Amino acid sequence: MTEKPRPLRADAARNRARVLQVAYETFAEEGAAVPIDEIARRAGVGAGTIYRHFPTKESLFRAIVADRLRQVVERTREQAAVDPGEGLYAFLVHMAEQGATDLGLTEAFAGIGFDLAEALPDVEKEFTGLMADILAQAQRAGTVRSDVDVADIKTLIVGLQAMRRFRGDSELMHRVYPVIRAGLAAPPD
Amino acid sequence: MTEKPRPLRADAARNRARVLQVAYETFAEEGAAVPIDEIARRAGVGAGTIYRHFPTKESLFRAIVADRLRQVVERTREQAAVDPGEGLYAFLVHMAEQGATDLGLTEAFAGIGFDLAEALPDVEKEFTGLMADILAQAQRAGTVRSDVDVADIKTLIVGLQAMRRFRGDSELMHRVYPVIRAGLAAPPD
DNA sequence: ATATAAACGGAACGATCGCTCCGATTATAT
DNA sequence: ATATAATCGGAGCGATCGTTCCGTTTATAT
Repeated sequence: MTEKPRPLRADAARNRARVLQVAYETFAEEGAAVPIDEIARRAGVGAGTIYRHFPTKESLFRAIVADRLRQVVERTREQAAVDPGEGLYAFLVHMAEQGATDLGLTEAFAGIGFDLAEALPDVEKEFTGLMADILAQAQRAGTVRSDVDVADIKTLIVGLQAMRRFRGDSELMHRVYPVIRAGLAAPPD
Repeated sequence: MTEKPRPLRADAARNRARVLQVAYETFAEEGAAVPIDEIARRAGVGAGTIYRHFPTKESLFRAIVADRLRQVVERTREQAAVDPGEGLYAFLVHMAEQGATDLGLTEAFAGIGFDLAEALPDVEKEFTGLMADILAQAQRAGTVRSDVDVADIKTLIVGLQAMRRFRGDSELMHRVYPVIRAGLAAPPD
């Protein structure tokens, strides 16, 4: 059933990898609205070359976001294994800092012009599962109140990323994080 | 020194008022990126008529934001006078709910394509003064921890509006508000 | 009622952007 | 070395949007 895709020509494979790398950096810096021509220019290829590998701009963005989220999952699982009680807080801070370093990811997570659950259902499920796991872990460790669920965590991340991107430098955010932390650690009403 | 501006013709005054009203609603619904032609269509005028009263789209947006922020200041001062300890929390919830009802204001406050302090320095100062007053009031009443300042409050508002707009329905946000509240009420570390 | 000038609407201009197309180039098999 | 086909770059198409322009309409003063 599966067609065997004949291997890419050497120059095509090189260009594809270069486009992915440059798109990764460019979407992070400029967000999903950056023109394809800008990515092409930075990669030193023509726009046609990008469209030969990715049929639409959205499909390129999707590939980048999927890769990025899988990196976060891996990193977070490692950290959470080391310190169960702190895993969720470290994850929240890490996601918040993405607001400063990766605008594309921040937009994707907020759902700005991009429906994560619709475009990448598998990745979204994996990511939601991760959050459920480290939240439950923190609640078992007693560092997070029991009446908080995964939807609350997703919502907080959207807020934290917006704060980091649109208002807060690193110093200011490190005064905000303890407030969020105290709120999450407080006993239920 | 001041030139006396001769009064507008009756139809011009009517159109100007109608454009303002429609722009108010349209920016709230669609955000600052809505095409001018859409506002013109809804107002039943030509694009030229809008540009006769407001030299650029940005100047129209600025007029709307200024008006909107002054309304919030007035409303908040009244509320804060009634209940000093709750004034800040009521203000935060009100601003958060703007995330759902007024996209234009949310964008302006986050600084998305619009620098509030640069475009409307007087309004921005008034608004910052308001926040300083009700924060100090709450801290005096003992409902907010002492190590929080106005910059933190501005940052929290950006985050809360993003949460409300991009993730949270009203029910979910009413589970998030108590977390923020608990974080702000907690004693300093 | 008429003259005057203010105001009107919407066509059109120039810039931007996603995407397609095609003549020129280049990797690869022989 | 040559033939073949994959790949390339970038000009160009069509759509969108801010803004301007101008022939027509309309309010107002007389």
